[in-house]
Amino acid sequence: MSRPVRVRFAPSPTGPLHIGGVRTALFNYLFAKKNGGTFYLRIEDTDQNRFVPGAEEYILEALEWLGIAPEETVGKNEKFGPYRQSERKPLYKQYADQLIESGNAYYAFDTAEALDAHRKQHEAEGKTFIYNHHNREKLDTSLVISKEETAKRIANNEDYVIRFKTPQNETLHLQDIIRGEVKFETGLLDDKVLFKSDGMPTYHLANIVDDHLMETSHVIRGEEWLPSMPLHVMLYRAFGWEAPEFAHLPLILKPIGNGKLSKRDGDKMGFPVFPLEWKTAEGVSSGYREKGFFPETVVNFLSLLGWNDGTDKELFSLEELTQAFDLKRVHKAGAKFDPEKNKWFNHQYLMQKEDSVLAEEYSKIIELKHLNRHYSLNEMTKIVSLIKDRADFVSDFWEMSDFFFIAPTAYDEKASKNWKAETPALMQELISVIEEISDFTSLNIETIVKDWMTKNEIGMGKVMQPFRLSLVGALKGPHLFDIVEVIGKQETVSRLQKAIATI
RNA sequence: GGUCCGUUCGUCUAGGGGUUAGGACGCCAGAAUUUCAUUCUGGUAACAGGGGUUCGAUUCCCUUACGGACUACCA
Repeated sequence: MSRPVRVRFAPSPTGPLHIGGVRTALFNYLFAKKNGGTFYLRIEDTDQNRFVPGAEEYILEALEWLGIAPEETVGKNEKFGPYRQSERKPLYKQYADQLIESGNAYYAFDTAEALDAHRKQHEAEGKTFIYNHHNREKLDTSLVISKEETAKRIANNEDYVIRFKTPQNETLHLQDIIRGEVKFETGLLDDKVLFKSDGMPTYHLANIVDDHLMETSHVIRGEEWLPSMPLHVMLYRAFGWEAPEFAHLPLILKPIGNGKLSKRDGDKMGFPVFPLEWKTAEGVSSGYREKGFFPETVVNFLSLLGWNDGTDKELFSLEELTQAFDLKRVHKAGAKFDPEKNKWFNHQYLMQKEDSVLAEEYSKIIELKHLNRHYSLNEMTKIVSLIKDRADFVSDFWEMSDFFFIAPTAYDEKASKNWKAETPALMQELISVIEEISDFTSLNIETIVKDWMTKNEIGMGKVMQPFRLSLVGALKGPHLFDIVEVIGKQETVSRLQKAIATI
């Protein structure tokens, strides 16, 4: 059991990758890195009807954005290629045939309509239709007709599928890294289709064949696959292959209400469920990246949905995660997705970012506004340093700092009540004090203004509140003298004059 | 309906036969502040129910309830 660790993320390109898929990919990545193994991406596009253009590119781009790109995939280190199942199509038939020859599978000619009818009839009788030993002898399969007849029908281009012949009486004791032993009675399972009438394998066959051929050591996937674990294990056995170890991850659930987090929940509830924005004819689904989340946030938050390192530590870099991650510490119950806490993580990472880096991001937003007031990168960095600890996203910056760029156009009504009869005169005096200041830096301005107030025995509130109102338009924002320094003497005076004239 | 999985504060979780059941988010309250926010301090709040086993169970077993996944020629 000491084969090299090779794990895969194997999505279907049926649309954008959603956050549950991202977490599956992340856990695979972490497990690989932790164990010095390889993480690869395989595209499972055996269902041609559900193929969505762009989905494959989206998946790769998302993983790259998050910093968990696969080491092998389509067009990259194709040691075991192709990595797209549609391109491996010629491979699968021989394995299906092998199963037929060994008696582990059989041909079935039932039409979809016939099967539907069986199911409906059983339902009407209050019974459950299971396609297995209960009735496979009564159905249209190669088990009840001769070899020659079967060959003839296939030669006649009759549609057929290949089904797995599930053993009738066996208890399977399967091991799951997360769940421990899981038991299944094979007699209750149905004979799954392995090979479809369109010449493509189903997920089950393709998955097992490829995991084997690509030397997959561990299968880490969502809990929705737990019910197919017995089939998969039996397939490995039927082929005589060593099965990988399995780990079934708990599901990510809706924030409120019940059920699995779905693609629809996100925009309904005002948070993204996709890493990247996804546009279709029906509309746009928002993405974490476009909403201003950092990849670090998404990785960190997702890693803690169903896993923790046993300490109180919550902030993990990707690097730290690869050190700390342990599949055995993943737990079994599903986890509700909490958008609030997710935001808090982004706030933490925003705090960690360099002011100058954030200033560059913010500058991009500012440029789009085509304002008259321009600041250098240094000045932008200063502004960012004054406001960033109150923000969750770079996109929050504007409403927290618009007054650095434009004079107030309105004054908060409540705050205007502090604008007393003597205020205009006081502000006029303040203007003359300010105009005298030559070293126009925050601390110096503060000292001089405060000196003036003490000398003339003017209360703090009498000056500071109207002063702030004049500059900001409301009683909010960072340290007032920092604002004064950034906007400059001329602008300060002009805003005071405007306030005197309008309030 | 059948099969399987699960159940500790509202949420994410730690813990595990004897604990004041710990942390984080949120919420509330104080502190600080010329303001708002941040920050800091404190507080609120949980072992689903019932049976066992045991000197003792939230922890082990059974069971009920509830929740979830699967039940396609989809993955």
